[in-house]
Amino acid sequence: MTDADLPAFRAALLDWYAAHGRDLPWRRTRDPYPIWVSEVMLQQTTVAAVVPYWERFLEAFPTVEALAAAPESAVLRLWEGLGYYSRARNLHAAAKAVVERGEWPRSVEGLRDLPGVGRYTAGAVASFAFGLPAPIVEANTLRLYARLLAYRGDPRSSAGQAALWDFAERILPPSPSESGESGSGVDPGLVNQAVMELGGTVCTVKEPRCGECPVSDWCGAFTTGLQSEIPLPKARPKITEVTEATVAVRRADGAVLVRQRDADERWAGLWDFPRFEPPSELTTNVPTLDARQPALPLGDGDTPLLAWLSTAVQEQTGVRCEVGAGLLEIRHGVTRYRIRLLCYGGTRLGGRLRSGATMRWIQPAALTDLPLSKTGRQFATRLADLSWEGDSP
DNA sequence: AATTCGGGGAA
DNA sequence: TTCCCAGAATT
Repeated sequence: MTDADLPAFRAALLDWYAAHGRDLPWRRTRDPYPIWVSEVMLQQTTVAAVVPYWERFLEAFPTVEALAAAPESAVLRLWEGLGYYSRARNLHAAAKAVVERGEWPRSVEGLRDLPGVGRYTAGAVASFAFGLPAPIVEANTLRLYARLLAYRGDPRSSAGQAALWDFAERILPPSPSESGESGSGVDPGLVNQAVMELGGTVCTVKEPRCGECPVSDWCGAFTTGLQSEIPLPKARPKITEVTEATVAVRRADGAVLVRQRDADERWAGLWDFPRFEPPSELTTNVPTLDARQPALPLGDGDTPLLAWLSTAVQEQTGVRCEVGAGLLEIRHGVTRYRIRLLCYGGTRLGGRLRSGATMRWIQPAALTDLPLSKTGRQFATRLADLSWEGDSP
């Protein structure tokens, strides 16, 4: 596509977007705060997954000041289930920075200084909220631009990224200052929304609907029949299988022991039951859930693991306990992991909580207020349902 | 340049 | 199941 084609390209794109663009809630505002929240939530996350989170989040924290003033655990609780929790921690830190600063950075460079804001997110907020001519490249536009350019190399390589970002900048409407005239009158943010929408709904990964594409005349892949060859697919990560074990230690009053995960751990800031990755020889003989339905009776296969867990709990928390109830087995696939999580109940025998770590005895019903991981929430829900009354579990 | 991040949805 | 997702930060 030559520069001479760009006005017609933009016109066809924007006409199509006006007719077919989705009415997404964050497209109804130019306030940088809700736009920024949406962009961070949408990092590596589908629109369908984000919408309900975005609505709840904005209801809880309507302004950047409200977010900055909130406890981090409240932010993480609202993020629970979205994954990639460093996004929530960075969002919170960035809100504090904006409030401290007194105003939003109004440039790509300024926005990029905020934690959790990279090249894409900075360009998105700059163009959507402030109408700046800032380019964007993300999953949808990577695919669209690679096809428009008929880019045969790896679009994720540095050479590929350079080509795509260059194209992303080239298609933006000239600003008044650049053209030295009155400008095109076209909003760069609208062009960016339109290319993402086109990439997301027409220029799809599989079976792109080129017949419905408003810019197929300018598409190098379409005109050469290479739609299904471009872009090169992302390399698939190898799957790692892990077996973990976790213990809900119960005190006499029914409270269970939880700890807040440290800043240098995965799930930093979230709460969790004492959780371990035991030596594999202790878990390989533990019967599977299917092998001992309907209940989870303990057998000889569990015994060495239970003893190991008892020691591990004491080392981690200071609490002495007897581990003695099979409560739940969770199979959880996430990112590149396939996890088998063995969940046991234990009874406190004595000992004091180790100082230095953040730990708490809490009634199972009250766990609803703490941010937990996906599997932690499943276990917590089971504990609350069990009522788990009576003597030693 | 490669890896981590430990979630969900659609097909 | 598999593949992908409005990426960023770290190593």
